Amino acid sequence: MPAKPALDGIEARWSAVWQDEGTYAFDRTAERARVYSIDTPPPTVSGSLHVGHVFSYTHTDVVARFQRMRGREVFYPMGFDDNGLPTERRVQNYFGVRCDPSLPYDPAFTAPAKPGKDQLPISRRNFVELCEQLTLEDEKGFEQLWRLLGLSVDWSRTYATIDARSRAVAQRAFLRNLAREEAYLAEAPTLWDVTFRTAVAQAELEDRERPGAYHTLAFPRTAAPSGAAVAEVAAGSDADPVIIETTRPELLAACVALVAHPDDPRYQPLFGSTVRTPLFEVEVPVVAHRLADPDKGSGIAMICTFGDLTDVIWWRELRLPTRAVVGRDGRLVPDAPDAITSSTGQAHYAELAGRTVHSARTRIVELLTESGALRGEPRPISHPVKFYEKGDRPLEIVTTRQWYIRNGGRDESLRARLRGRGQELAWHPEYMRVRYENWVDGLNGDWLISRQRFFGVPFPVWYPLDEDGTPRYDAPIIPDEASLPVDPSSDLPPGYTEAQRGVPGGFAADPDVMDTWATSSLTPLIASGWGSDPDLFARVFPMDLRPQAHEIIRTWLFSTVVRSEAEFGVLPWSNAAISGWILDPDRKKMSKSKGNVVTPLATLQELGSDAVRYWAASGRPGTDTAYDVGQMKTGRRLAIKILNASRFALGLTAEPDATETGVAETGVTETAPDAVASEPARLAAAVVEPLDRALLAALADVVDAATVALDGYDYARALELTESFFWRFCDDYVELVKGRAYGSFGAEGAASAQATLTVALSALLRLFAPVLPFVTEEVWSWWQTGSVHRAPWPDAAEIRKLADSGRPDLLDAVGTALAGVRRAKSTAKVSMKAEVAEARIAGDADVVALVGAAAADLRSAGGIRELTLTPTTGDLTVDVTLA
RNA sequence: GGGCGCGUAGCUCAGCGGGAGAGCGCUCGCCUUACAAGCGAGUGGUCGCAGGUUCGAUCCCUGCCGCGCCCA
Repeated sequence: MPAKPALDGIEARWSAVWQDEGTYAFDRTAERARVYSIDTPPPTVSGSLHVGHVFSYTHTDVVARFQRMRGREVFYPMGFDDNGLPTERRVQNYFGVRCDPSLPYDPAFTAPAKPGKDQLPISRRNFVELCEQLTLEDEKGFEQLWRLLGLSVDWSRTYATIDARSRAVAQRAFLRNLAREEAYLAEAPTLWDVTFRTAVAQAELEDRERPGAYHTLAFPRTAAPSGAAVAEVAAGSDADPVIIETTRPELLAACVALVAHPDDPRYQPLFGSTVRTPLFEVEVPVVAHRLADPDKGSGIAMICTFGDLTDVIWWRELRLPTRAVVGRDGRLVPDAPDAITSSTGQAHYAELAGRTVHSARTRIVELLTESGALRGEPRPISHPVKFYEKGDRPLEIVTTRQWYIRNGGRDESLRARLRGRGQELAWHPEYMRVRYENWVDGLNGDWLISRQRFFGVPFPVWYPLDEDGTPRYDAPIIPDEASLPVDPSSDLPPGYTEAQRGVPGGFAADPDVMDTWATSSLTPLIASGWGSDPDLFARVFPMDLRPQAHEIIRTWLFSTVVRSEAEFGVLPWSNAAISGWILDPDRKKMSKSKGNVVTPLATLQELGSDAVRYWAASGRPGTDTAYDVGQMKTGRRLAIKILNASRFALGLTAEPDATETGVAETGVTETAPDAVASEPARLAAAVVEPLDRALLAALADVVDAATVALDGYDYARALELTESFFWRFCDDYVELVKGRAYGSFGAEGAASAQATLTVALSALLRLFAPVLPFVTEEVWSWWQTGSVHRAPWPDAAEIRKLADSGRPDLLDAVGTALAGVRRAKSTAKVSMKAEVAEARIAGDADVVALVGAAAADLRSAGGIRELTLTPTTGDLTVDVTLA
């Protein structure tokens, strides 16, 4: 035990020891029931970690450490999510390159030292190599930070979502989905980001409020509905045009119909008739559909292929033709839709072809104004527009061929099953379940998993080419599972030669990669060795815990449930612990785009990891929490207090009071890791004082309550209980027994105090260990063998046995009495050491009796010469006469 | 528009049917043999607003206001 204990350097010292001793190594021989397995979120490797990571990963680590101490063998791997668009973007910016898949691989390529003015085009394989190079560096930095923070991860079990194992798992799972027809290829209208030129999934959408304008357009009529003279009644004469309002006039050339609600009396007469589009002179029908909103605009809308998702529904359900005008680059396609046959119409379209959507809108408004079809001025509005969450241009809808996985979006029975899994899962906090249910209920299609990008897991699929060189998408060629992972752009399909690649009669590789979530949805399988280590898999899957943030319930959590349901028909884990966000001191969400991100390294170094962990563990599960340096400083103070209090409790035996040498022999000097369990008889004999028994009785209650809290994933509650007891222990109990512990009242009293201090310290260190792993390990090492993190969780029943008949409220009563004495001294502005001539304590008889049971300690702590106890009625009162 | 969460001391937050609490801050003290990066004491709130249920409501119910998030 150091003479002047300090926190400096304990992170480096103990993380090295834990690594050398394999303190957190997973024992893979542990039987299934004893294992506690965690599906750690792989952080996105595209930059640096911020305090939000530190916050939520600490929560998981607290749970892991608690479970380990409870005797579970904890499977706690770490992954890195380096797969996907964020890495691509980072590599582009970091090296100043861009991927051009048409270029050949250059084995001699080295990245420029710093990015040039223009992005350097490189081959896909070179690009992927740079991605791997950069993420490897990032991952090293992440691991160092995690170790500094003290995560009890088994660092021999890491994975990256782009590594060979993950690629093999992602491809194997996909092939099995394909074999069971849970995965399928379809050509369909697809949400499309024109900047990244890739399809995106429903889960990646977000609505953003954007300015727009309603344009009022007049569609001339062409013919009355068959046998319906009623047209004149509500809709005016046949000569009157139909007036619609649209925010996307540039899609007029893609108009395939007008639509109104079937019950709308204004337009009922028009159903079945046709109108002619302005400028393009295409005859389109007026149709009825329940999704048309009578209150929106004029109550009748144009259906275009495709302006939004409602257009897609109308197009599908009403079996309308396709007249696509927006291309993958976000510009209007060169050729007018076939339906535009008039020379006027074609001339008008030529004015728009090749323009961006934005520019086409400007031009068409001019044309519509000239033609007189635009009525009045456009009316500015603000409305929600769909964006890719990582994009900054509105999404378009483009018809493309994509891979989908069934997720219940088009299948009620699957949807109901997945909803049931959400019921089955234990959510912490409970109310997060509704986010899952909202999402499942709102699904409107299957899960689109293909992306037209470069750095991802390729689809393990080739297509035969017919004699014209056209791919046969209906007859994909798949590899044997044993050959995974494959890269179809360089590996060969079974039975083909490289010479047949891309030639008629040969084959072509599927060019796409899987969405990041298609791989991330398999993290429980990747981490647990599915397909490669059946023994490990059987011991850890399904897992016990999925910790994650709430904003990715719809993506990561849901998609993981989907994949597990498909492959195994079970939940992938039994518990989901959802952490909140970190808000900056102004209560704004911390995010890179807001520029208010705090990086944790400097804070960890300045205040210590335990201090930062203390702040993190104070944040309630699921609750957004403000970044609060003050709270960290409180944590640091707590850690220092633990050092000093331990020094006192343990120092008694090393330096016994010179006048009471007998104490040393009866003191607790050599205590095994579980002090209580290993020598219950000796301790039970030693603990005889009512105050000591009261302390232990109160401690046992705290152990029970903290255990219940942690079992329920409420680490914050457990910490609060432990901490408040600890301060009471220091401020009241230790002060009360100090004199006796030094031997003022003889050997027996001293031994009782010392045994109690030791038992309490041992339990407190273990209660704190999950939150404050460094300082508790430091103190544990002064007097125990082995790591506190492998010590058993305190046993309330054992402590209660030592407490015997002790009453927790004795501690309260004596504490109140002591406070009264202190108040008197404080009011008189004298030292706490000042003598009290007389203290008169009165109150209910049983409370006064409790104080009386600890009278000697109270007199010693208060410097009280004469103590009188008077049973009366009412609250305890303390009347003090200073000497 | 639907749903969820949150509005408690200057700040950050616990509590959630019978006493309104903690830490920080602020004020006043104290070199006390574990700790002056400490210790002791004090200050501070019609618990968002309005109704209702109850013997009794910060806590339960309803409505409203404000903030945040999820979904459309």
